[in-house]
Amino acid sequence: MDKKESILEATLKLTTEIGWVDTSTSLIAKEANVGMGTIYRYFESKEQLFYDLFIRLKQKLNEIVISSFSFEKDPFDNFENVVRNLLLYYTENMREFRYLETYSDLTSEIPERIDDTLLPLEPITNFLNGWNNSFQLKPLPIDVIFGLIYGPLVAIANLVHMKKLVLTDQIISDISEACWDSIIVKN
Amino acid sequence: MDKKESILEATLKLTTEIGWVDTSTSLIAKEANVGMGTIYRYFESKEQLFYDLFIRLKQKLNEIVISSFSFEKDPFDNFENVVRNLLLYYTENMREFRYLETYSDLTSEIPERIDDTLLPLEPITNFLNGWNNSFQLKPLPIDVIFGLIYGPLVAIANLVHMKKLVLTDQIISDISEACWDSIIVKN
DNA sequence: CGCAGCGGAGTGAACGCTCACTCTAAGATA
DNA sequence: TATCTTAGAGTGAGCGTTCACTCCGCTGCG
Repeated sequence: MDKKESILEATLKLTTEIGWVDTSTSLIAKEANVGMGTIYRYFESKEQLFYDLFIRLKQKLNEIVISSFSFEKDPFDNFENVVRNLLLYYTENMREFRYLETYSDLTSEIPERIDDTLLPLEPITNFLNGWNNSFQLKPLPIDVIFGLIYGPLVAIANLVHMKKLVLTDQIISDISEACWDSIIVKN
Repeated sequence: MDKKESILEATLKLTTEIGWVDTSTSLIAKEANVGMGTIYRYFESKEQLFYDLFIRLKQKLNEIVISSFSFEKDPFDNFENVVRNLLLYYTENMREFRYLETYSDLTSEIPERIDDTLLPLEPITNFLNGWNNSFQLKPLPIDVIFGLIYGPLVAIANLVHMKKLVLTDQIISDISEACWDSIIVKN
């Protein structure tokens, strides 16, 4: 296996399993079956390693969201599909989810937090604007609309990770519908 | 000013402003205008100090939620009042909010995460069950219902902290209504 | 043999925490 | 009232440890 990949994988595993504070470079090296020095062949510093992993995971997430859209379907079906893909990704990739959620709290370089949001807003915004004929969005700032969707997803993913909820098709549908109800004007 | 209070205040300030990693005991002492050793008069260890602060902030939050309920009013008004108080607390006390949100990610003692949720579930559950005559809750697990309320609140609070949203009475009402719509069956 | 890739002992800096000491103020004595 | 005694809060230099990072010798392929 690629040494660089091993290091990234080990970092993801350790930070999410034993916590940021206890994840030292020597532990990462041991977990990756790699010498300490090898880490510094591939990464400038520990900080840069953490950052590189963050960027990589974020890009992977973006791809999932973007590929979930298909404008040929019914708006709600399409919405449900995005919610489903995100929920499944978050629940089936707990470590990736946790890393993304907690990375920005590590070294909070205020006031500019790492990035406004983990998800790519444009495709979602385009979706919400592009279907204006078939449903009516509540007159709220787009960021609020987005928060009403993303917030519950994070909360639900945490529930699953804490084993307080098992995701079924029914539950996913219900959650999609709940989010939909919160942002759409009902006739 | 009470030395113990100074230490807790300095810890809250530093962890949220310069990040967990860079917050050392000597920095806390300097920020609190206190000798290094004084910290260890009041707290067993650095870890215990962080934990004590977490518990204290959590209790404060619980009191706010509990005191927001008054069962004499209209169910939606009551719901809106809780949402309003929580949003205002979270936005007006950014450091408290950030500390509570990120503490559990510090040293993730899996599998038992610090606590299931930041908020006291009982009063909310009681509220949701107690008004069954005047509105119909969607048939979802109570944890999911809770996530549908709490998730958006966290997302909105983050928006305000990033200065991407200014809370007005109107926005708060709209958000309350959105959350309400997501969990209540409309006739 | 030569050299690119790698490992891990070594290094200085920074950390959490201790402990011998200072200082303050309340109580005791006269 | 003036002075002495003393308890204990407060202090910060220093200790041992751990950390991120370096550097040099080893390995194995061409």
